[in-house]
Amino acid sequence: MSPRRSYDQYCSAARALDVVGDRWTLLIVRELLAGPRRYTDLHADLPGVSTDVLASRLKDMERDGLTTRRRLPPPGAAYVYELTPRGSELLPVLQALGTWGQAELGERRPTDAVRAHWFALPLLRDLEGEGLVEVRLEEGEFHVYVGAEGGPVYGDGPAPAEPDARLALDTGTCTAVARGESSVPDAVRDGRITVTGDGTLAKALREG
Amino acid sequence: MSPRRSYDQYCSAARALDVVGDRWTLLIVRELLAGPRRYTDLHADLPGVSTDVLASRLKDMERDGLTTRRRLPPPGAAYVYELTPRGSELLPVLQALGTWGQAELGERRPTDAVRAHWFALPLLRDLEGEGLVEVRLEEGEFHVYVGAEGGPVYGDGPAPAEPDARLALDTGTCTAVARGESSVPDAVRDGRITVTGDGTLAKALREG
DNA sequence: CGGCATCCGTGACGATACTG
DNA sequence: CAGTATCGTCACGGATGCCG
Repeated sequence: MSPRRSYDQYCSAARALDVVGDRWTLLIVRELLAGPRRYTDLHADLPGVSTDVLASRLKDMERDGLTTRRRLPPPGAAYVYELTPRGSELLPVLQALGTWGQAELGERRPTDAVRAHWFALPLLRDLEGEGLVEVRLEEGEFHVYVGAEGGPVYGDGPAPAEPDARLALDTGTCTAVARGESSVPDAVRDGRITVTGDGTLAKALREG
Repeated sequence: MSPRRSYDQYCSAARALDVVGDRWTLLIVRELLAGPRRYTDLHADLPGVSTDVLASRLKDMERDGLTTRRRLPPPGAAYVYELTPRGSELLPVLQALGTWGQAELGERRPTDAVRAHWFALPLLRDLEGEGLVEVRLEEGEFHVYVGAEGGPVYGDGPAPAEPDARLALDTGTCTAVARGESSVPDAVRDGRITVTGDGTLAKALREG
């Protein structure tokens, strides 16, 4: 195991970069915020990362206390990687990067990959309260845990339980929210986001 | 000029990392948050960065709209690098990294470099209101602009104008604040931080 | 002397192939 | 499926040189 390369500066930001500053690390955290993932799934949702770099990062992250490796019970016994509480605390870092990066997003380039759950972070920024929200896009479906403390912050596919609200929106609205040109409440008011469900979260969204 | 390497993901966090994810870039931003700096000063306050990497980063950052290069008027005509407003907007990213990195800070290692103004970020996190604050440490002196919008967020040396408050604290208190073990208001209450001055900021600090 | 550009050794990275 | 092995390339770190 290679000793970690450090900036050797007594500064907490530099220390954070010692741990998460390597290429791909924070994007792996972004993926794992969706809950436990298998190696192959991570590799599929991180186009461009090579197999050895992904394996190396996962080892480093485990050594640094960001992730754990766990064997799923049979059937389908496989290893999954998941964030520790310490790893989940990186959410504000990804939020800050995401907020700043809105202005860099622009139009989608032909070479750009997209995954539905990548829209979870900008959506989460705009949602208040607490509860499970299911989101339906043309590109796919995902769900977010608004106001969650530990555990997954969002996930791919339909909500694993009855959601407190369901949102449906088209690609244009979604990218407008992702770019910060439109907020979720605004888009709900304009009818570009359809809200269903009768939880308090759904009601709050509909009533602005 | 080399074309920028990109993750090619339609995700604002990934886009942000396209711009600021390279080694040293965010630490250069941290330095420039202290105001305009010359190349040599940057090199001196970023121990470990090689000259070519620093020059390359500064070019990339100018191309990406994070910094500008300006010639100082004579005497002492030299080039200084300073953040654009867009570059200054990275402050929340550094704050988030710094907050997360508190837990990684630990004791100062013999190999760790220290600069007085690196303590500005944790201090700034704890200070509310608006005004100019001068901070005196054993390692040196710096000042912070609390609640500043544009321009420098902190700077080395004594305050360039009459400060609204002056703080004096020892190294132990300073590192305790940097590690998040103690807040500034707490340390003021305990007498570990001495507050002088009669601005509203100084009064608010003394009265807790 | 400040502000880089050049050169070079090392390590990180990316793509592909291969294995338990 | 979950990685390891191999290899070419590029980024990085350190030193030195050049030029105003």
